[in-house]
Amino acid sequence: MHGLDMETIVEQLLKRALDALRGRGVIPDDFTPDVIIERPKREEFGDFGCALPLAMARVARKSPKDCGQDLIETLDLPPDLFEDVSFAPPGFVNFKVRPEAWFSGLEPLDRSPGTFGDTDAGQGQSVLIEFVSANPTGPLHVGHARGAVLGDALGRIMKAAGYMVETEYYVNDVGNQMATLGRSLHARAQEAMGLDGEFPENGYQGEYIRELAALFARGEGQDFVPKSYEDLGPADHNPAVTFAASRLLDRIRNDLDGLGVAFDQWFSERSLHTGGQVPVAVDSLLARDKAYRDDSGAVLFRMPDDDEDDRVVVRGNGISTYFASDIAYHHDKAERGFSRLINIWGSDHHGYIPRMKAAMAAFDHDPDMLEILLVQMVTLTRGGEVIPMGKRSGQFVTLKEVVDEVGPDAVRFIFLLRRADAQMEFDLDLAKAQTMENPVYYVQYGHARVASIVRKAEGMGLTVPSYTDEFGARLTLPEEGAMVKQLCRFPAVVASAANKREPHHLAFYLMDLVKGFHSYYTGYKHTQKVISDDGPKTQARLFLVSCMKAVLGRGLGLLGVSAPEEMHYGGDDEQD
RNA sequence: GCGCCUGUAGCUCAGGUGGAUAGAGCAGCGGACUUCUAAUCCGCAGGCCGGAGGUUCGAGUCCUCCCAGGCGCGCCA
Repeated sequence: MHGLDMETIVEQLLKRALDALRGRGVIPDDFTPDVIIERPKREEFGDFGCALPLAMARVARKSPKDCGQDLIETLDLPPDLFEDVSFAPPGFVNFKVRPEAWFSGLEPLDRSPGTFGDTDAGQGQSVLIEFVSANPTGPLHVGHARGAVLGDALGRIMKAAGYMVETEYYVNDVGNQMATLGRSLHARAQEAMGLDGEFPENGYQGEYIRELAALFARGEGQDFVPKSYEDLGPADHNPAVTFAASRLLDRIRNDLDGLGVAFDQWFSERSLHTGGQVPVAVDSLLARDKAYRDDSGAVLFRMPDDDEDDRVVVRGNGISTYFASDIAYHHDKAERGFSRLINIWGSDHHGYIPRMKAAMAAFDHDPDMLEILLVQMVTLTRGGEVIPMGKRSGQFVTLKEVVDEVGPDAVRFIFLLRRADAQMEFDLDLAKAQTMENPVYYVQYGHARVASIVRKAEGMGLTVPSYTDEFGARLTLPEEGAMVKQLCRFPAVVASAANKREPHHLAFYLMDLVKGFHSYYTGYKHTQKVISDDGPKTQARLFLVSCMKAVLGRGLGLLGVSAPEEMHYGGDDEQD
């Protein structure tokens, strides 16, 4: 293991060269440019490039070419690492790494394939990722799926990148909508029993309420249903509310499970009330003048920014708002000792960010420790026609429905193949119809293909060998060299996806990586097969493709997508 | 009206802290299977990166102003 990744090595070489040039007075002492290493798009430019000569030219009052030569002559190159270091106009220094040097990067992969890709990029920071957190008033829909997939994948990726990650679902199990939920259920239950239930004006219209209501009426709700809703007691002890919320939460849990999403914690908003943390937080704000009471008796949170209105924390009627709970909740999170709090919100909540950050500051937490990732809306269409969604309207396609029809792997990959902060259209018919052309199968198929090769080799009595330096020299095809390089990038890709909180980079990397393999496989299937009469070559190639399998498997795992050992295309257009 | 996000090939989207000739998938066209799985591969075609200015050696990327779409701006959550 070379300890440092190639890119860092190149960067340090250049920095040392700059130091030396400063020492010799070639460039001024105060010239300390950022050394940005890039990976050139064109292969002829090598593996790494740097535009330093362009920046130097001005201060050194020399041509970029001369600066480039100065730089190259000054570089203290380690032996056996680079094949070529040269200047290229208009002002680049390019580095080409020797294939054998790249190959040695696969040694750690061989040693522990299950952890290859792990880094300490996160430096052990403890992070709480809160996501989904949908109210238990109905089943999850497709929009929730996007946030769920993003949060789950991000958690997996950040763990690999050396963060201590916990995931949490915040359950809004108090408030107006719980009361509305109870009323809706109660009314439907009365209808189910042939009584004349009065359905609330803003009640939840979905069919699922009727189903739950029927269950309730037949079972534990029997005795309650005939009574008037008011006689069932306050919302937080109301059997209709409790029944509906707990059943819906179970359903949410199940649906998420079907998508491969699990949480470390389910945090109840109600527990903040029963535990007294909400009033304590409000009092604390009042005591420190971060909030004040107005004429009506309402408590308002002072927004530090004059452009923002102060926000109601406790209403005039004495009932606290959702914001009050959120303040207490986030204070609680911070007190639990996390160094970073990541929230994944639907973009329709973005207006909430300033007050949440202000709330953090009001409790003397660094507002920057709270990171809000916004997930843009998913417009669901069916056959090109937009499906209007809304819990109140009762018309929506559920997460479960999509998962059942398209499959969890494909659903996850479709979401993860896009940046979270861009709106997207999800056409159900298209997703279903294109199931077999879905990019996820492209990646999975690569994994299955390697598995198939390994199976065949084992059937012939061969075993996949361990790493040896010698393999590098035997892998002479350009495609093989390219695969080695791509495989070596994996840890850096994981780290970058984690640090930027952008899992889609990993999904794109896997697409790219497996493309190299498919191309190699198909291109040489008649001429240069992995398993051939050439024993030494076979060994090296078996090693290479099993590295490919390991990285594909690990990468898919970090996205929460399965990596099958075998895939068979039913292919024929047999309709039902 | 104010704020946030988005605008890149016919469609869906990538394009690390500005870099060399802007990429991929799908759709289209033309090719490749007596095989370690054709759910694959190879080739062709496809672009004023929404528009206009600006910053500089250099802009899809940064700044300003427009245009278009989405979402917000409750004592709702």
